[in-house]
Amino acid sequence: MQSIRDLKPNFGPPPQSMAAGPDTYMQGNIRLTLEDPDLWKSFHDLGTEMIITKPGRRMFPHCKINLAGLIPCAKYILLVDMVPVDGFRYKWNKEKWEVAGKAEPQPPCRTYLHPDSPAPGSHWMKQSVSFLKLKLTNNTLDQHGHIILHSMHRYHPRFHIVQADDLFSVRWSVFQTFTFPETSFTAVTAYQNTSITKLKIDHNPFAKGFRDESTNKKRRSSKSPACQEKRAKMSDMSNRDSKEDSPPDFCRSAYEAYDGEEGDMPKRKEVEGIKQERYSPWAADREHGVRTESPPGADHRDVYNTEQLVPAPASYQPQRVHDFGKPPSPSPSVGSSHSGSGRSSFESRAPDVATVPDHDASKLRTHEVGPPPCGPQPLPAPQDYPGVLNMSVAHQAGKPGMIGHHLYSPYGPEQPLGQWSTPGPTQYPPRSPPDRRLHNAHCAPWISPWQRG
DNA sequence: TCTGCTTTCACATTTGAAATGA
DNA sequence: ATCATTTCAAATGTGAAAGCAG
Repeated sequence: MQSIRDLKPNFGPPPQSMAAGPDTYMQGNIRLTLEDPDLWKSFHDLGTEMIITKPGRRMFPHCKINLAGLIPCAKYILLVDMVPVDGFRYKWNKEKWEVAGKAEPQPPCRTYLHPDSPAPGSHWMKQSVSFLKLKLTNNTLDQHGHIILHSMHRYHPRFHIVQADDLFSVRWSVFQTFTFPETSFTAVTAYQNTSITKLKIDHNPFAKGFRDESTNKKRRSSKSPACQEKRAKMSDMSNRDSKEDSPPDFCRSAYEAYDGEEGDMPKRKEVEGIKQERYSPWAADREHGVRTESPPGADHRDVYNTEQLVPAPASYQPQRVHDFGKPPSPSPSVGSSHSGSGRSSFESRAPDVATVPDHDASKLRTHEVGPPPCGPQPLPAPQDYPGVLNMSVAHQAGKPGMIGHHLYSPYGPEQPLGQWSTPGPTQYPPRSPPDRRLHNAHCAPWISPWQRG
């Protein structure tokens, strides 16, 4: 956390609208914990898969975090984006993931803006913050502001916290970025690992209809013999899964590595080492000759050097929590938080966190963030969706002393972070007429730092 | 053309919010 | 104004079929 003291706003003095305060000191005290860590771990152990569809699909488990250490009266913006774990495309082969080649070109990267943003620190800290409405899509022409991913590629969410009165101020602000290793996942259009399917059905209330054995039998009996055969095969597979408890190698090794360092809070370097291992679950495959031009992992960590590996839950990583200067967060037990005990267990703690914000005058200023420079990638269709914004982040590579994700003028030369998106019109009523500048929002698909030649 | 992998679509079921009525 | 009930859109995994590449 020491490095965080180096945080400083960039690009000259912040606007007066920005809350004054000991930014650098307080930002260093920000703590972020993942809710339902046990549930996430359950998925991660098997190799989390997230369905992506053209209309957009919610994540399950969805991202839900607790924040602490914010200045109660200062305003913050919360963002989530998805970054590739590596430069590979994968395939599911005989119950495990294998590298299937080089990753496809990065789709236009979008950043999901929490609908409550900006809100005071007290607001973010009073209850858990849910990103329930975040949707993933494989439609590169998506105009709803969903996060665009490639199927059969691996990603992990990043949480960004920016102290800023409004999105206009963000360009002078400093990002703090948090990642949770256990939230990494493979984007798929159909589930590959039947164990993951079972886990989703067991814990997602919307899939309750698939839990009841009798109902399932009824459904199955109506299918063709070939279908039944397939079902039997799948059942067999899932039995084997549960029997052998043999998740793909990457998961097991990942968590072995994670568990294996009990006792010491790892220093920064060690953390990065762990990350690398966790994000290189198929190291064996790579060693066997799979190579790509895109340097995976390490590079983007160099670039986003404020990215913090958030400690694992106390249940299996107590020493890290300790390092954050507070007792283990009272993370709900798996049973109480996701055991399917009803609706309350899902959203009761933050039922309204992800609801539509009041798009008052100040929030409409978000559009003033303006378009960043155009990137070299093929352009998606025009992003007329008013909730999608482009923003940019200074490229920190080669500036070892610089800590933080500094936003820069949208017309500057650096790389954009991505497009901001808030829940789209399918979820919420349309906003008031969008700022004209937004029509340029399609202009700058985000280029991964490790993608640039 | 064949095969296998991936994606898309319609479907049944459940959830949850809005609308309606007492 | 409050509460209970109804209605309906959204969310979910399933399985068949289509699309696509080798």
